[in-house]
Amino acid sequence: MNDVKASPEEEWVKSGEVRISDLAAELGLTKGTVSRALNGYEDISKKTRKRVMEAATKRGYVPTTQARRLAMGLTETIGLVLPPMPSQPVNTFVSEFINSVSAALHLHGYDLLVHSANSEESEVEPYRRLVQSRKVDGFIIFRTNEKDPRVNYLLNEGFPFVTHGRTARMAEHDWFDIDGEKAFRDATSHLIKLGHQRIGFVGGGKEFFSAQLRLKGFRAMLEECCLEKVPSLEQPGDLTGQGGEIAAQNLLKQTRPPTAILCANDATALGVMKAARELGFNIPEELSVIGYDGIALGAYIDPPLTTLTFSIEESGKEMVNLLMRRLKSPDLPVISKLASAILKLRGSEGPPSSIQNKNMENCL
Amino acid sequence: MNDVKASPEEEWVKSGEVRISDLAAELGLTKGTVSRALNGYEDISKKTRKRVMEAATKRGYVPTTQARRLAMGLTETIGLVLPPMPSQPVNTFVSEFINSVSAALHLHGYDLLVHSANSEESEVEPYRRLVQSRKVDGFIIFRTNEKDPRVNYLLNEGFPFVTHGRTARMAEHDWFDIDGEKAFRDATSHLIKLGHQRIGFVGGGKEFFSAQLRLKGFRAMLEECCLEKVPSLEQPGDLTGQGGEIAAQNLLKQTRPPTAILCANDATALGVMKAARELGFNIPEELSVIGYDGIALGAYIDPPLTTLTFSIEESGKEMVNLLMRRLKSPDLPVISKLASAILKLRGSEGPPSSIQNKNMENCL
DNA sequence: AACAATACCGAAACCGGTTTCGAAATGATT
DNA sequence: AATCATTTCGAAACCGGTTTCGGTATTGTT
Repeated sequence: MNDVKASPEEEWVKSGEVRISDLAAELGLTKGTVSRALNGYEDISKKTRKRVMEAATKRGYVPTTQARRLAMGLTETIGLVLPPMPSQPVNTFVSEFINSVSAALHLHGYDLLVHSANSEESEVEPYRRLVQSRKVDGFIIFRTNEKDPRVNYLLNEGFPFVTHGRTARMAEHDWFDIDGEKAFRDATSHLIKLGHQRIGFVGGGKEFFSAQLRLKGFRAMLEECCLEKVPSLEQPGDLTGQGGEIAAQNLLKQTRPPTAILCANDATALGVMKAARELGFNIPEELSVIGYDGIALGAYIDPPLTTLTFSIEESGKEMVNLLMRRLKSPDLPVISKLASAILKLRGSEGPPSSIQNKNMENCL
Repeated sequence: MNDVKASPEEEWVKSGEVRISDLAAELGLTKGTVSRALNGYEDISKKTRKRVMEAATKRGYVPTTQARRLAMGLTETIGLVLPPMPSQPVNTFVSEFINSVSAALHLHGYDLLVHSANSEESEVEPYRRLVQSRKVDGFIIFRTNEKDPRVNYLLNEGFPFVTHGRTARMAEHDWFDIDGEKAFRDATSHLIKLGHQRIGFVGGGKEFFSAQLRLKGFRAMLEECCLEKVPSLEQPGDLTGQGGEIAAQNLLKQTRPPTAILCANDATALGVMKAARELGFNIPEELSVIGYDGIALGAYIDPPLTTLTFSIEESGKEMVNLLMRRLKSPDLPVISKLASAILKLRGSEGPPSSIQNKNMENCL
């Protein structure tokens, strides 16, 4: 029976040189049978299955991914397109996110295809190419805009995807997001309890839904605590350090500067702190600053940056779960998941130097 | 002739629904002919080629990547395995690097497959899997160790790859690296010219070749300037902020602490600065600090961190060039490329408070 | 006008797997 | 022992392309 053996001297074969047809020939079976044996079909006798499995491991057979995927009509690959980066990216979100997404995908047997965006072409172009050439089965999208062309395109194509962040059409697609509104309510509340009454806010670009929600949370808590909304204390930003500097100058040069500044992200906060230093404000004695993102570097500056932080690893995992569910059953209703950020106190905030809580008794 | 047309009402087809066989049937040709027409074979008449091309664009035909790659026996994909990350990464190298590598690969028609390393298994396991399942044609490796198991494995398999960083076997594989030795010679020289004579050094792990080379450059410049090598001024580190803190404490609590500290990377430098603050050292008046990596946020701390910086984009591009060359002609001799880092002065260094250059006249 | 050379395209094999279908062999039933 | 149900495997189609080979049809040569 076993005389159809390979050359006796068990020579070392380089990885991936054994094809399924080789195995079949060696065992005196057809490749269809070998395939079914390896994939656990029920119509294979225990005896032959064992023979096949043993031969496979002995010869180091691993199926060629391309062929298997072609035959099965799927790519087992998820695409992630990096948004055009600022020339000097400030946070490590992207790499951590890629890491966690990749790890989570691997558990499902999926690969991660990372594509960079060419800033000269349309934002959706990379997506279009990947869809048309059938290189991926779905997408992971992050840093969504309120009106997001990528989302529009994929919804129109009926192509599976999950977003990190909400969009105007969030009722039509699966999404994961951090509850930035609640996060900024918490941070604002924290500052108010410390005694702050004039709190500044440096936002992100209007196009980022998340930045809008953070502003919303800030305003909501002000109102809840009966603090008047002062338009000049709300400055636009662009999620960069430079934007933070400019916004901080606008805030701190006012006749009645704020005693605390809430920033849409940590990069902005660093810019704010820099400007504050240059204008002679001591942090946190004369000015409290709070950021958002929880970047590790924040712990090493002076004073350490208080910030809103969340688990990037969890984000990646959850998004992959949503996407896998969608791929398995495309017709299930859309679902979403909202995770919360927590306020990590590190020292860049404190009570204002001169506490004048006139109206505090009116509120909680 | 053209009566073999599709349904007249030019209905909108979803992307990627047209197969080459559809095109062939529509045109009254065989798929082999269509394929050759589209791929510029010479044995197709201008007339039919034109017909085919037009039909292809009109119907939005894009070849299915999987099928094409299977037929051609290549994956057109490069693998990049993320090394296990520190829980809190501080620099953005990885994302910038991925971005630039991905962009460069795209110019060659290649995709980037990003895989995460599972810390529970061997370091080479991901590589082995990707090789065996034939998911990639080559690898981009970064953060090399002197004795690197990944390099050993791939060299043994004869599988194409390029490293970012040198290894003990650098004569056997293509590599790209930053000249860390020269960089640290420059930085050391800069400090000496400022008047420093007791310069501390916080290194990286012994396993990182690059960290060793940085130390080498530091020592070389000391010797060149006739400054004695003081073992207690060379502290080991681990390329993290925490490591920097510990090392700085060891340095600054000495009876004759250094007036400047050179750090193997910026994360370390941040830890050093933090520890220095806590021990009451003013930077840069009482202590100069220089890092390596050029992280963007270094510009926003107080004082801004002077650092050695290099172009990550160039790194990615060059590595892709090396790898593409290797894939095209596997038997070409090994080549390498060394780029240089430049010292970016931002303010965390300056002349020592009490300049006692006794021996300076002996040297340049 | 006969023949060789060339241009052009069809037929079919191939890449390396998966999956359906049917036939042969085996076992169970009466 | 004949019949039927089951188990087990082979044969072949298929996924969607690429590439080799050979056969017409056309052109060029004498």
